[in-house]
Amino acid sequence: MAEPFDEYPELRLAPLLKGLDNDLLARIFAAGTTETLQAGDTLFAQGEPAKRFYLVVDGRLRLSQVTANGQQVVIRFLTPGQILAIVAALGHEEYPATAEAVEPTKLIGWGGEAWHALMAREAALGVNVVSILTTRIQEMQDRFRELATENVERRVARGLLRLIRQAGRRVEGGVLIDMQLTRQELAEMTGTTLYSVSRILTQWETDGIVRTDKRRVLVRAGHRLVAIAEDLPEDLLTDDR
Amino acid sequence: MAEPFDEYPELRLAPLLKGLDNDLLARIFAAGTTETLQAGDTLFAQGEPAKRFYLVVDGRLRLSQVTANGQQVVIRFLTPGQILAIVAALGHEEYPATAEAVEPTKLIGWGGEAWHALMAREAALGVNVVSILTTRIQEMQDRFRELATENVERRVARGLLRLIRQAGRRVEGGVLIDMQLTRQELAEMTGTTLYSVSRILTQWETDGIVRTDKRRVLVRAGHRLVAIAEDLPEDLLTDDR
DNA sequence: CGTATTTTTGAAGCGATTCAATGGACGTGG
DNA sequence: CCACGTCCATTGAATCGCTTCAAAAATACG
Repeated sequence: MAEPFDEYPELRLAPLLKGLDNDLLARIFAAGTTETLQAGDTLFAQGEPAKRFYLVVDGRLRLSQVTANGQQVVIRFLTPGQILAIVAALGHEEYPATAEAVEPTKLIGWGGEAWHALMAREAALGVNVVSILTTRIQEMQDRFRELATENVERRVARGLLRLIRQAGRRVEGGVLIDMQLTRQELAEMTGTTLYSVSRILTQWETDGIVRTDKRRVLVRAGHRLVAIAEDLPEDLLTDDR
Repeated sequence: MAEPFDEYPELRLAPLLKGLDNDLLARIFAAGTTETLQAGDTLFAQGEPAKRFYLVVDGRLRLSQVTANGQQVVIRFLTPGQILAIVAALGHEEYPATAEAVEPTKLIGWGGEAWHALMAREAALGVNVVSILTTRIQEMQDRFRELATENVERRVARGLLRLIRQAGRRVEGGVLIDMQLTRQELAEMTGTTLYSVSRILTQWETDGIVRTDKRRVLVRAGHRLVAIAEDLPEDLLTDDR
């Protein structure tokens, strides 16, 4: 496989690859293959044998779980530089979730055993993976706590703030969350219904906090979202914007 | 530090240490120190700088988070062979949760940098940690999905089933969950209130599914708990017990 | 044995869901 | 370019599961 840094130099900073020397990087890339997905394609589905491990190079994927009775839950979105399906490197298991591309997406994939062998030889790689997984556990713990203790409006506010971190782009008039998101998906991220999300967003729109257009959300007053998420009194924030 | 396997031979099977050779094990133990806690003692508190990483040798700890307004959420219980605070090995962060002993507890602790150095030299150790964290992420994802999609009774059923796996002991008349648990704690594990837990447990008690005594829960009909957790019709299970 | 903590239970209230119906946006094909 | 079907969003009304509050009962503990 050709070195992908020429085309995607930011990849060198991915948490997975950070700090690795060139020799190791070359061997890592030699062991992997690139894969390409169209928007809507499924990379792997929940329940399939977990064969391959991936690094996102470009694009975006949605990782979700379905319940026994068909309800969906969005676990997270995956953006360039992030990894998925580490479970494949740990032997004979099934993918615990489904990964679908939400836009044209490029990945590097490794066979589970191949990646396991790399980690078993190169301690630096394992440390990087440990670091990534630790961050992810913390994030899941936070979301768990939110879901257990906070009301819907607050959870949606937090959901949007998280999306800003992952896919926020400064534009005139605010920060654009640069991905198509239905009310249904927002609901699946925050553990509520599409109806509640709709009501909340229309309220926020009349309050001037957000503007939505073509399934894209423009956050006009992030500080007010923070105020809602943290339950701060609005007026504490009006002067420091 | 003396080899702790004499006193706790099962420790050799801990996911953290599994498959490691004796030489490495010796070095690992040489770098750590044992620590002892009484029931109720705090090992570390949320927000403190994350200095040390731990392996539970004996006893039990509760890992919990508090929200800004003081509500508690129980993230998980930690039993012998499990690790906690891997975040300490990844530099300059704070403990994201509080760990308290719920019974007399023995641990091995390592300085964060020391453990980082071990992982950076010994790839097998990193692989073990990756495996542990992967399992834990899956568990948190499952709990997140449950909280987002399932009703309170089902969540409490799942909570008890999880506790059975961690601290279940076969006794005559069923499986005893061998730890003191208030209604409040069960509520904090499952994202509900102590009142709802109380109502559900009394109902289950009249149904003959559980018996509670001195804050201990005896599960008399685990298959019926499974039926509730999975929403199976009861009568499918009556003949296969 | 008395005080503190935990548990139970009823009643009221509410936040969020559910259901149903309407309206709008978008893309395709006639 | 309009018609049509599909998908998504909005909104009102009804309902409900769960929480909240309050008070009493039970249990733990020094």
